[in-house]
Amino acid sequence: MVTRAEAAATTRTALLAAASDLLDTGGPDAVTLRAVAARVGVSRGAPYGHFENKEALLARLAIDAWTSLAQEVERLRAAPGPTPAARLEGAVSTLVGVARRRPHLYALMFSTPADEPQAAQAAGRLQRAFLDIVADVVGPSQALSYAALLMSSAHGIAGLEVSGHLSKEKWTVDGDELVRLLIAAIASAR
Amino acid sequence: MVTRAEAAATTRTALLAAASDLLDTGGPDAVTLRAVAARVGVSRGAPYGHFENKEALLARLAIDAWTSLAQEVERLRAAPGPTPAARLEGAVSTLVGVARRRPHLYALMFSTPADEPQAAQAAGRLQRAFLDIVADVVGPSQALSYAALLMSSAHGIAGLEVSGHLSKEKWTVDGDELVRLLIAAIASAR
DNA sequence: CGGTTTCATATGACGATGTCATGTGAACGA
DNA sequence: TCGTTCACATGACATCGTCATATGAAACCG
Repeated sequence: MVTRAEAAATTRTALLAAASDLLDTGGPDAVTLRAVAARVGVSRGAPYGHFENKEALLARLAIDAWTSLAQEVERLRAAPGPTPAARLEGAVSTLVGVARRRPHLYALMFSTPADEPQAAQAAGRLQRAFLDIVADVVGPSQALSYAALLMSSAHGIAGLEVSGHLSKEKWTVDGDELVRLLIAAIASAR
Repeated sequence: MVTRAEAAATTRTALLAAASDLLDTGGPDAVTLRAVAARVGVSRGAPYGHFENKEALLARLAIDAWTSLAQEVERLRAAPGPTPAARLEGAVSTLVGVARRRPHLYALMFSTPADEPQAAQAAGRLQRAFLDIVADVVGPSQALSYAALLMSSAHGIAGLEVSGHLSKEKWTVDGDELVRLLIAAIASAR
């Protein structure tokens, strides 16, 4: 036997998983409340018992993605990597990697309002973890500005790459090389 | 009296202008074929006489934006600016400026497939103009990779800034300072 | 244990939207 | 002048997000 609360929690989780799946495989247009509900095996009105509306469901997906990414970078910071510069390169690659593996989810992360409290908290957590890694390379005094630069560049590299505007044939370089180039430039600039 | 072709061209232009207007003021959700048609004063089926579907209309908007941006950078290259580095800073700021002034149009530019022939051509034109400006600073041999890095970073700075994830209170820097920081780092790296 | 309440889910309905088939009237070409 | 073409209008349809309402079983309470 299953308690009512357990069943509800299961349904809620299944709804999120179904939405995530549909987003990954079919893009944003495939994420339809009806399709999500159908995949879980509930009716089209059921999601409204767990989320205020479609936007809230997607926001939850984005918040979870932010949190997961923050945790991944935190693990990277704790792991005994080689040199601090190599660890920084790994951290930046992690950011770009999310965009490569799950482009639609990545886009969703940045389409949810940054002032949403939970998303802001998870984003702040990612910022702090990343900041620590950068500080190990450039020192604490310049960490903030260079971290902002690195994060912005990673975001741009990811965006251009995913959108197809950073093709190797046109630019002769790929995203990974740009990451290394940027870190080298920052290191040389002190 | 107006010839039929003239009237059609006028309608087509008006449809694009109305869509652009709705996009700027109300975001992507406000761009409805019905709203576009209503603003022009035609029926809801009329747009299908000028564009294959809604996606094609938006693609045309994006292509025009790419072309316009390419022209702007070309003008910048031709203008007698101060130092090459200052001109480069101006070019990067131009890219970021589009995202600031017309965020929804900017997002649309990168959501249209990069393999669309006309968009690819306009993007290539922008790339060449930008490449020239970068070459004046870092020399022709390294221009390609640094141009790719600068363009990516500009794209990322713009994206983070527009999405609210690059707030000055959280990072103590703004997009313009990041642009200068990046150019300085590149210059120091040679 | 029996009655009542609660709550997750089901169902019907509504407005909005993209899209197409069809109709229409005026400009066009011979 | 008379068909033809073509830009546009209109009606219709499927799909979507959303809500009001119904239902049935779990939860609670005496």
